[in-house]
Amino acid sequence: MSATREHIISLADNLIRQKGFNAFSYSDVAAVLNIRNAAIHYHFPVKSLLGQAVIYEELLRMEGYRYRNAGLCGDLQLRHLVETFYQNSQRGAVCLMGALTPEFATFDEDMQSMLQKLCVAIREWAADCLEEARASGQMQFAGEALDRAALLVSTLLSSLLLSRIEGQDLFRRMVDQMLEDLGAGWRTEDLQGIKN
Amino acid sequence: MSATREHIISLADNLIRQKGFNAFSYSDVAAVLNIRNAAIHYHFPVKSLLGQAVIYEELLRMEGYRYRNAGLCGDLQLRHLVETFYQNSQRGAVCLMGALTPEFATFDEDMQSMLQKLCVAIREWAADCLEEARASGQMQFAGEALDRAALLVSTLLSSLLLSRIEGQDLFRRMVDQMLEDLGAGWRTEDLQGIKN
DNA sequence: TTGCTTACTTATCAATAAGTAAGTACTTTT
DNA sequence: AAAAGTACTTACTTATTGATAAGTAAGCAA
Repeated sequence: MSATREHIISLADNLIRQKGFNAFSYSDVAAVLNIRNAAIHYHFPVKSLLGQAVIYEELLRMEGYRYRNAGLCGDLQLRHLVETFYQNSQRGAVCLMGALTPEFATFDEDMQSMLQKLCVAIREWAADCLEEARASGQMQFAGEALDRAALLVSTLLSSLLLSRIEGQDLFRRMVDQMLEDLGAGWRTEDLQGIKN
Repeated sequence: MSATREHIISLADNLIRQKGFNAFSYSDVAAVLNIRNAAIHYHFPVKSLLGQAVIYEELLRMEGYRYRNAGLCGDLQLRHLVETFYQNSQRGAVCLMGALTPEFATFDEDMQSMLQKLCVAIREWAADCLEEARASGQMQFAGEALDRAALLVSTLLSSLLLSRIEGQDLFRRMVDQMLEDLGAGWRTEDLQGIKN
């Protein structure tokens, strides 16, 4: 709807990934957009609503991708997922799950359940992709796809958190190791150039 | 040294794991210990020093464990590591790395490098254990032990973060999946009762 | 006994947080 | 043309933050 509203959400998204939810303020956003503090309160009366909007936008982006690429095989969809995280890694950014889950206890109920939805949605998407990739023989792994998906998400999440601290090459080392465990026929170096 | 100082560190540790570093305040600590705000400033003039002390204590605990159990085989040491994380999981707590790394950008240099030291130390300890366990035939995995250690730490870290949100059984599902990948001869259900 | 340190308290600070009330300018609807 | 809604600004309030200054009581040391 409103362009300002979208700008606020996008900026809040960046700030959350950089500093966390509790460490960024309305003033941080207002300063960059050159509007007053209260203008943000007009669009998001309380901070929790802004947080929910940021998470919801991420959910929409993800569902939008799934809808547009429903025809692609699981293996290819997973490449896009890893590619997205890789781009984050290069920007020194973490994912929303990695940024928000540690502060979970400080959120109100509505924001908690929105975050819950995001975590479940990503995991289920990955699980569907893994299941399909295993059925088609493009990947090989033991155990339930949903548990394996948790491990995949886990690796992506923490490789972003840790590579920001221990060095940016850690992301690829970790993800490549994981891809080997999945019996994937590709590695991070095969990814450059894939578009969303 | 001072008992109060130790109490402050211990309480700050809990608060950081529950809410994150930026979301807890000197007042939170003071209220529980029934002392005044300024008493904490006496022991830790600035908040960063308290944060560093919390991380340093964790480092000391870890090094203390390694020193005391240097004789144990890698496989057994890793069981203890997983057991420690499992106990955290049951308490609904996350580990210091999981709690602090997302807020990395908001810390001053000293606290950043202290956190860095902790991350590296845990990873190197796990790598040494894995290397030894592979050499002795108790575990089987491909690739460099240091990269594999990153994956192990990653799984433990994010299983705590995610199980707090998606359900406590997720921890065991993820860790058991990972242990299978390592060719370990044990699972989380074999752990109850191991002491530090 | 004097001096110094330890471990605080009381009282207060400036800065910053989220949030609100009231007003203004522009646009759309009736 | 009047009314109503949209998108703000100005100008606050209230609460909390980390931090500091000044004082104090207890204990130890020469």
